[in-house]
Amino acid sequence: MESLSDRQKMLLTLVIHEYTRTAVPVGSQSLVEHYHLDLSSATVRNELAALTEMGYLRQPHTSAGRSPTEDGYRYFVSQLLQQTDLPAETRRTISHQFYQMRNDSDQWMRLAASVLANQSRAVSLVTAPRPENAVLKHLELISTRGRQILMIMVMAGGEVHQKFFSMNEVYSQEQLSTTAAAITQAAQGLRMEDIVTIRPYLDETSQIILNSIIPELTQTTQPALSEVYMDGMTNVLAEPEFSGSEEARRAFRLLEERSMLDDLLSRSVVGSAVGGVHVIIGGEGAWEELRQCSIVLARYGLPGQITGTLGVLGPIRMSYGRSISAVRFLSGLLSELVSTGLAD
Amino acid sequence: MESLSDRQKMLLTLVIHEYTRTAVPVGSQSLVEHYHLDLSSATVRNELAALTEMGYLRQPHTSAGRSPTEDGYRYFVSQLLQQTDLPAETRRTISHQFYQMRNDSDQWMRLAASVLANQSRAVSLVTAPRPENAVLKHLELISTRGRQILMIMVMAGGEVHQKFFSMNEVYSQEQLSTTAAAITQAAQGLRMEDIVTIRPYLDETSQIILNSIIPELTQTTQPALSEVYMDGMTNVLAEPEFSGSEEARRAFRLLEERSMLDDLLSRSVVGSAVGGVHVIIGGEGAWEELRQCSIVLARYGLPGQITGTLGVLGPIRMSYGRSISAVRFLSGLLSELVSTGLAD
DNA sequence: ATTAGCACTCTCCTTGATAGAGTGCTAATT
DNA sequence: AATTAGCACTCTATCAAGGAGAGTGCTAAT
Repeated sequence: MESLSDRQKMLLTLVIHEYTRTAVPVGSQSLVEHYHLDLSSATVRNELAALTEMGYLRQPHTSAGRSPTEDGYRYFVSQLLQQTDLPAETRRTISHQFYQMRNDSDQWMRLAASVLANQSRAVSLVTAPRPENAVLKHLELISTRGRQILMIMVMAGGEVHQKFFSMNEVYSQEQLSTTAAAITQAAQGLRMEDIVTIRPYLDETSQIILNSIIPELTQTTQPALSEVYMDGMTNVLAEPEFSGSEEARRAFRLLEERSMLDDLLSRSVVGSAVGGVHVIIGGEGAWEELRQCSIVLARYGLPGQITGTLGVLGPIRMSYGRSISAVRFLSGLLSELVSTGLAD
Repeated sequence: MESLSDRQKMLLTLVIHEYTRTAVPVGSQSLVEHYHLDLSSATVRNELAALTEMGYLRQPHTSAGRSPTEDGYRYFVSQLLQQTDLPAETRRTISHQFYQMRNDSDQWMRLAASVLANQSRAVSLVTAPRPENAVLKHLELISTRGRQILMIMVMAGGEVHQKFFSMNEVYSQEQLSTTAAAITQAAQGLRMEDIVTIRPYLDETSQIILNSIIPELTQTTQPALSEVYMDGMTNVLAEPEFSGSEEARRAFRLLEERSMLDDLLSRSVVGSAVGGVHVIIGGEGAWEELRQCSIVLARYGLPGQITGTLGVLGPIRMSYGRSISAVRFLSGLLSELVSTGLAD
């Protein structure tokens, strides 16, 4: 692949910028006028023809303007987009909002989704932080009604799981508390999978209780179909390529299908990465429903300990600069919050 | 208001049925043909003219067919719609799905939202069951990291609240457990607001801890901005009156605004009630953004003890029969689940 | 009371003509 | 050798005009 001249790079950038703004194929003359270029439209035309030849631009039909191809966007994101940050003012405001808030994971996620949606003007997706290898720190068993039990697990990372279930028999709260305390002590520092090994160290009743709760224990932390927080759907509904057409519903259906979403977010490896931020343009072949969409994703948290994912999903012609900087900033901020939350 | 003849009632029903199906104003001739009426189009025309006169039908312009007015729908829902149930087969399948599932409130709500959306082919809204007057049954305080505390409240109804916060000093887990046990015992059967009154009965350290957690205690259960489960947004996106127009976004923005939603669901008193199910047609004046929408709502649970809300939101020309029967069935089913959950 | 018949109205779709934006190519200019 | 002015050509979007279709209201006949 031959490389682009500086002027071609500039023109590609301008075409993308203009097309992002208007959603209409952009012509040589309008480019010259709108950006006060020191070139004639004929020259621009020649360059655009070259870029089209190379596969970075596309013409809906002869005698129409040009719009960027997926490859055009990829080149732009990986080569031309210089890293920008959100304005300092904005960053401060956002940080404030997070720190002002009680240390409540649910609230944080909600706020993150809301901020991300507003900044990127696309759909935002945020998953709660999840421990990568679960280590139990504290266990509580609480009788709620009859044989129904509430189990609460505090993990080494500081986050909490709770789970209801029914026992085969009724146990007193005293018995349950004793067992929970015993398990807590014995399982100190053990990984979830290894908790069975403590059985010999417990008294008889505790063993019976442990047997009942083991499936719950492991199941709860293992697949952990993590909840996905979402916001800003009205943003993308307003975009011309989604209003009215069939295409919008396709993408939305994907968002309503939890399992899809989970898969989508966990595959954040695909696509080109820029400073920890992954950009998936036009579904990259893997996602038929997302052919008209792009995704900007990042992980956050403490790698190896506790991590989550956040990102935005929008039309291919979204503003990558804005999205990437928003995602980058928020992933940094959330990482910070997660780790100070642990250290505090 | 003069009352309708039987024939007028039938014709109104047919017009509504047809308009629900096609979203196009329906004319006399097409009515006669489509439903094989034993009448001429002229007669039907006269009757339709009368219904239009009375305000139950509307003509977009002279020489167009008729569509129902809001009043037409109200009359239909309150007077003409005979109560139907979901098919027995369907009811059984749905019940099975619920009972097959672990007693997990979060899962139930998700399933309820999904089923409701599928049955009604509209947007479904479900709130988790909430105690109407909060009575504490069991309290746990768990140290997670340093001064950070996890507080868990089990309410008399059996449901659970958890909350993180930081204390001013570090306390040992033993101290916290002792205090929690003391408070649990002393506060037995007390309403949340009256919990301050137990302070004199505690030892000194417990008093200090109690002081720190009282704001958290009351605040957590009071406003309880209940989480709303939602599903089926793609259903309504497909409807012609929402595709493309500005109107869709207006309604969706409302759905993304949590506070609005809460307000909306709690005002379930407005509108005509049919067997515990409330129907709000065209926003009933109160909701500007929902002028094009109707809502079918019901409460579920044990009145006075623990209740939640569920409903569907769709275009005015939704199928009220289907929506109402789905909402009615699910509210009954959830009520049952909630109360057996308590009795179990 | 019902209906057949008819004149009239309004929308929607098709057709044809036109303006506008854009292209590619060639020849002139720097 | 790169740039640009000029020109012929292409394709779309828009608008007006005309006709088909669906519907209405009214009157007179059944």
